[in-house]
Amino acid sequence: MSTGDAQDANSSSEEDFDWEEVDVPGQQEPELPQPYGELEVQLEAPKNIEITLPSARAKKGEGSKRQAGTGISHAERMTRVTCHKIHTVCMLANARVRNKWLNDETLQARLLSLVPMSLQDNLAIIHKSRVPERAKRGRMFESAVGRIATWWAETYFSVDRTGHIVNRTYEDVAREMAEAGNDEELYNRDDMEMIRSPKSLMKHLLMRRGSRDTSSQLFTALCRALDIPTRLVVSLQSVPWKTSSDKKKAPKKPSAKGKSKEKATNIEDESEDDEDMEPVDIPIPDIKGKGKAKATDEDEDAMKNNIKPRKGMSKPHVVKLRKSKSQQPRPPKPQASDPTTSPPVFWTEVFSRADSMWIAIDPIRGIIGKRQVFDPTPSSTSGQSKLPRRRDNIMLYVIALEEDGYGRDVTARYARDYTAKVAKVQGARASSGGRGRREWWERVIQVITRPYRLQRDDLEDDELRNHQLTEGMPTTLAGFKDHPLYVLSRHLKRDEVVDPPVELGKFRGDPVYARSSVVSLKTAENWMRQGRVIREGCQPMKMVKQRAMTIAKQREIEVAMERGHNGEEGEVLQGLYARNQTDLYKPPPIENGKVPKNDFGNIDLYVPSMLPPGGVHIPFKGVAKIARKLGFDFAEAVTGFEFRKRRAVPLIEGIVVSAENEAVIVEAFLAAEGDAEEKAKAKRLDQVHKRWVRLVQGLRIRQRLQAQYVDADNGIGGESAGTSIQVTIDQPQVRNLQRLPERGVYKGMKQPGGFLITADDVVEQHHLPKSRHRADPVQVDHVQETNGRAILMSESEVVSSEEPVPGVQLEDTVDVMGVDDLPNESRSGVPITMQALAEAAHAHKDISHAGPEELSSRAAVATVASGVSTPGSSAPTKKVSTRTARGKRKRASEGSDAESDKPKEDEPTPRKRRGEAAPAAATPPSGRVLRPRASKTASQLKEGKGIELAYRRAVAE
DNA sequence: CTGCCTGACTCTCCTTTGGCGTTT
DNA sequence: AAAACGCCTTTGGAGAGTCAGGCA
Repeated sequence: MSTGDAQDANSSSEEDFDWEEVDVPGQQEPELPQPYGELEVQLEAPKNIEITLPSARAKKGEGSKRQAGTGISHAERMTRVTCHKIHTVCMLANARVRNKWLNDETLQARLLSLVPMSLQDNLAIIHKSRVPERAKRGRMFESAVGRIATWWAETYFSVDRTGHIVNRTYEDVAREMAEAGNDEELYNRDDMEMIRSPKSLMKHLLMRRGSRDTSSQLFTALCRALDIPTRLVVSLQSVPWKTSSDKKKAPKKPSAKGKSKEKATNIEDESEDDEDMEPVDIPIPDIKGKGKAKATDEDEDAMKNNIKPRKGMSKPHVVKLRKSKSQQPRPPKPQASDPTTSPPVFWTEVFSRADSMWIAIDPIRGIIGKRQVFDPTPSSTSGQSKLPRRRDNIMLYVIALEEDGYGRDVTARYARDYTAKVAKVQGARASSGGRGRREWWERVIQVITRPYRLQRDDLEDDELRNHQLTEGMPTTLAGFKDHPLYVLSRHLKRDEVVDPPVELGKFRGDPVYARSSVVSLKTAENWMRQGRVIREGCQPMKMVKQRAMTIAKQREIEVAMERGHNGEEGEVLQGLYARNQTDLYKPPPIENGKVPKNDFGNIDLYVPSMLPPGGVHIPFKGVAKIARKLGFDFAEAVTGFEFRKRRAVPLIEGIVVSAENEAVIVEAFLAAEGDAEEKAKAKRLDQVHKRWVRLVQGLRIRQRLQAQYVDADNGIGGESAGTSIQVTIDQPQVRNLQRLPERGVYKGMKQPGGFLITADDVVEQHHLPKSRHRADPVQVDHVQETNGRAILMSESEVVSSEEPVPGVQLEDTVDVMGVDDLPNESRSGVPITMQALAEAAHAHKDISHAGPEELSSRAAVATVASGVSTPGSSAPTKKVSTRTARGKRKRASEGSDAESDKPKEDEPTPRKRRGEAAPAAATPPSGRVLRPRASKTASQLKEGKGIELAYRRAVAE
């Protein structure tokens, strides 16, 4: 069962494993990944498999890249902890399922029918009316239950030596999983007792035999049948995350190796004495496409000669699973504990109503009321067996499950040295230590905790707490570490001191103090950060070496050190003070509206109590500006620090001002904020509008270009083809656009030359020629080189820009951004200047108003233009453009003149021109600047520049 | 076997007042 | 021209925790 759970655990965290490559000499077989990094599997011959368990040392050597020194890597450790957690939860779930089965009515009825009446009568007579004394009732109850337990343990149920849950080391589980060819093999093991339902339990009940776990579970059900509040208690035997102590012994020593291999066989029973085992053939059933294994004598020789078969050593046909009996006496081998005499994993607690307490019962050994007998940790006093014992029962988590399915952690009741040891292993301190194991365990417990509390829960909590308090002083050094009650001076932290130093005892000569008298200290500066100052005349309780955390501080210390060298000492010390040596800091009051400031010109406000009397804290960003404008005295409030690059940066949160100025400042601030908001909103709208203008212009230009190229190419008028672009804007957007000029935000647009002020301009229909070419993706790359591409880019940029405009849709009939419609020239790589394109576009504009006769002549011009490759030459086209609107044309020519005056390279940077791009045709450069988007890369910027250049030229014409 | 110590690694806590280019 | 803004970027060392291995 535990194995199965472990597998779940591993498969769920498989990605954490480092997969190791495995040498497969002379084999074509696929490699078998070893998820545990523990095993090397060598396939010597198709039918044989050799398993070598690498020693810890060998592994360390080979895996130097993983980590030098430490045995396992961090990743592996995490994996192990995860496995442990998952396994623990699985074991708990298993126990809960069993607990639920114990409530089976039929099962309980059968149990009840088996209990001798005399035993039942003993219980029945305990009642207030008959036995008024509470204490006596308690004694009677205990003895009655005790008799039942004895009857159960000695007379009724006989316990098998196998089938119960045992703790396995991580390595063992890993090994078993690696060896089991499939799940079937893993789950259907002879040494595991399968309980699939309450019926299985009933079967064992009638057979009067089963594993010790079954015995305890049935006894628990029996108590419930007798109407006693009963808990099923389970000590979860989850796989430990630490490397087992076995492993230490594994390396090199033949005996240890033999032992490991024994385990590897997985054939003998856990608890069976296997002294007489002989080397065996293991027919391995096809491990994921692997061959079968057979043992031969060669390997045995290798073993005898103390040679460890290793990777690369050619030893075909070898499976040596264990060392045969050697000449030398083997060291005592860990013995599995006898399940009938050792502490169980499952047991029972019954609630004594008279005493209001839970009584522990071990139904296997027939022990009642002794909580100490369940901890399997060998105590130093008990010298039972000289033989090393296999650690097959580890007490770490003990859960008591009640009839209603809820459970409680009762580890403290049963574990010896709970506070000194177990609690630490469970998860060490909450803060650091156990890597969050404590938090994890608390979460797990939370899940099974009853959502409401009973009185007996409170009583039990008290009891458990008392157990911890009366546990006594730890007996080991480690036990004192982080102990809740005791502390040794060697474990005190840098900033801790014992005050008053009252010795509670001695531990190996060291004085032991009470944890409660440990006080933590702080430097004077740190107390200041808490809003406290050292009381006059107080001496530091401890001097420690000063630590430099910032460069400034480091310099300070260096200077002090130098001075110290000249003087006497080379170390800079600083004093630490206790809280009771400090007073609350009283800041100087505000007088005449004047706020006291520190050396940095601001005010320390780490805690609210540091606010000077007569002052208020206005914690708004930007309020300082307002206060300055209004002429009030104020100080910026430093509420903390931020650390970057070894430098402390103060966190400033608003200002502190005299209370009488608060209202004025806040009012002004809110007003200013409202203003700013308005402005920002207007700006946004402005930008949105500009983007639209840009889009539509782009589309127009594109349309013209298309018409132009189609004309040039085929001599067919663009109008004749039927596709069109239609941009529709729904009402709110139209309203916005219409409102803009009224607000005065868009005044410039009203001037001559500006166009597209209203929605009507935007929704104008454009008819584009139907495309006749299908661009293939490779050809598109050519386009990149041309300015035509640049235009497309600018369009797409407009469309995909960050402000989605609600209600706007491109109703499409053509692929607006597609390259399909690109004319042939651009695709065939003939350089076409933007100027030429623009001219063509203008020509087309006219065409749209002109008759069809004109088309061919325009097309001819365009053809000429398309041959012009230098950016500057625009002369021939001017003649062609015959615009109806005089103003527009005038503006346009002005713009182009202005531009032709100076070389293009000297133009302002694109982003500076971007803002005026839309009305560029109409207005002179305004000097307004928009910043580039932060995320743009250099190449993007360059591209953008090109686009802008092209765009400007196009529009200027 | 247990516990202590050591070494190697990892993790957490503590620290506590700029500089510079751009924009307004 | 000066003031204000905003971006830059996430330190590093001490101490404690964890673990394996060696030793008594």
